[in-house]
Amino acid sequence: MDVDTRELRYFVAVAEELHFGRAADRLGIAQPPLSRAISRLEQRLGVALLERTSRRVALTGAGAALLAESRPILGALAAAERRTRQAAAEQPRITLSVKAGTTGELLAKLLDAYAGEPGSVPVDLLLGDAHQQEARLRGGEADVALLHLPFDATAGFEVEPLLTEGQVLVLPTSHPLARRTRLHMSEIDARTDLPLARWPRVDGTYPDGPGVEIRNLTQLYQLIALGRGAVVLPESCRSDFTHDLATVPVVDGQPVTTVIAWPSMSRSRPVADLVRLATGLWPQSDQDAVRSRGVPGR
Amino acid sequence: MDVDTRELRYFVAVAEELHFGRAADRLGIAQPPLSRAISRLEQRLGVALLERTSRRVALTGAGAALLAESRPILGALAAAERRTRQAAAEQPRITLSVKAGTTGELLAKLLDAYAGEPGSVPVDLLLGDAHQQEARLRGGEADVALLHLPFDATAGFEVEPLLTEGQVLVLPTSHPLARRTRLHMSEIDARTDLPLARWPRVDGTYPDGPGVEIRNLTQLYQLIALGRGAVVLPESCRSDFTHDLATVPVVDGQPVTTVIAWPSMSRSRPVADLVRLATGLWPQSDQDAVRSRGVPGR
DNA sequence: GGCCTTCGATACCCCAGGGGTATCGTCGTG
DNA sequence: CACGACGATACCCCTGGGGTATCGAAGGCC
Repeated sequence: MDVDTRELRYFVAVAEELHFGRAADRLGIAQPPLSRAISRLEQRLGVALLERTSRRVALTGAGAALLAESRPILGALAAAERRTRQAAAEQPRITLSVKAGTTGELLAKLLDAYAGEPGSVPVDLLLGDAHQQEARLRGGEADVALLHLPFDATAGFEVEPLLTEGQVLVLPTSHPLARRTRLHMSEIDARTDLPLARWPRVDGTYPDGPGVEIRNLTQLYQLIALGRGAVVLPESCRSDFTHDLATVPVVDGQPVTTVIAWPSMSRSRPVADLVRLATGLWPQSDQDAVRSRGVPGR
Repeated sequence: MDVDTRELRYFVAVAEELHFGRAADRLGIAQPPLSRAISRLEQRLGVALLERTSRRVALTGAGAALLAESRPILGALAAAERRTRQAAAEQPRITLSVKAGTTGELLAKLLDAYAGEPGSVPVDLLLGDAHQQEARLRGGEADVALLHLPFDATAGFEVEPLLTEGQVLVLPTSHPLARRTRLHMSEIDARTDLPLARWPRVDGTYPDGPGVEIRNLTQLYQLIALGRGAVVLPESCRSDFTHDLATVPVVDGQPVTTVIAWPSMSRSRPVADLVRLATGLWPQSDQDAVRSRGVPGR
């Protein structure tokens, strides 16, 4: 009657690989037990999850639904383990996940202020690319994260806005547009000599387009300095580089809101303290782009 | 290395009962296997979850953390099963959970409008008391729910506001205050002959106070008609009764927002349609009390 | 203080079921 | 048509989850 986690993990492996052999390999078991486990899961649910021929494995509608449900559950399980161990630790700590591009200014202000608070605990920083953030928060590797709306997914998290800012175009100082005081997106799109850099999607692939494929910011800045492209970033990135690169505000760029996010069911005192502090650090007027409800630890 | 669901269920049972015998009983197994299972879970996590003597069982900090994490996980698992089965059903349906007190007017408007939509599916209604709502949405018994902010917990759900309204005092027509056109909370509190009815808390117990303990609205209305107390409710409740009871707006009553809520990771088309429709049914001006991000199915 | 009751832990047994190897059946493919 | 790739089946082994009987410690009671 009840599905156990092993079965879920097995199913996810097969659903992702769409190949029993590779999935079994990834799971470190042989193929036959995996086939059996999936069959039993299907039988228990009374539902076909996969359509298999000897040449092709495909998800059914129900399989797709279960896959979507399973991933957050497995993440939550891993998170539960981590948080339980953490709760038993003599010295509590919290882990803050930030994207490599997050401005050091905001971060430094936050961490300094928090360190000065009574009852504050050590904060571990976890740097990573944009798409790791969500998984880390869900998987309990991080207790809090700084995310950027509207780009990062926040479904299932509580969110409190910190700072809303416009975007700027980053380009070589030598480029003609570098002398402008403001720009429209249409002007950027019109310049074929300024292909906008392409960020990786969740699955690691890149959208089509003329721009450079990038993964980290220093590499990106180098490429821009070489005149190979440009990028549109939140204006606070200006403090991150000093030479070679110019920034021009994009007047119709979508505003970017930096938010602090944490798992909905977090009951950690330190996290609640950090969130409360963070929301007080920036003027309220910046915070009307998004509204959220509740603070953890109540 | 990995915790399985059986162990979690066992742990939750013991943590809730704080008694191995009763927990084993509830789980339908004998006590020794349960003791062993918990020991092994503790050993696997490397953490003490329970402090036991032969007279007393108590949660450790880590145990409390795991309990808090476990319940939503088990709920999510049950939900995953239900939704997977549902996804395989030939005829999709959705289940809308509403509190017994939710005004029929709003509900009727929503259901009628949705039924008229192209691509709409049958909607099952699930009525229940206030505290069942959250559990049902989490446990997959319901796909969508109508909740009232700020009273209902929405952590972990996506939420879209529908309607914000003031509150009114409901009292017998014969009462002196019934002739007033508006009231302040302080005036109500000052009247010792109008004890406000007490609602049950999540655990089923009642807060202390002079008012009647209530569980359902018809019972409440009867008691008010008998002059045994009063209650403050959203103004839309006025349409629910026609005689014997008077309503007076409470000018400083906290505004109540009816929201439509759904699980964050819902990818169901019908749910997305219903939400989209619902948010369009009431004027936008009513919706600035809360803001939310995203609609399912994107 | 000694006895009894209560309740979690231990000891020991059984077998369901999870995992492994060998092999089959089926479907593309050259 | 023969071969290769791949999921399903058959069969075996043994881990580990569940049961019964019993122990040991902690209060309560006379």
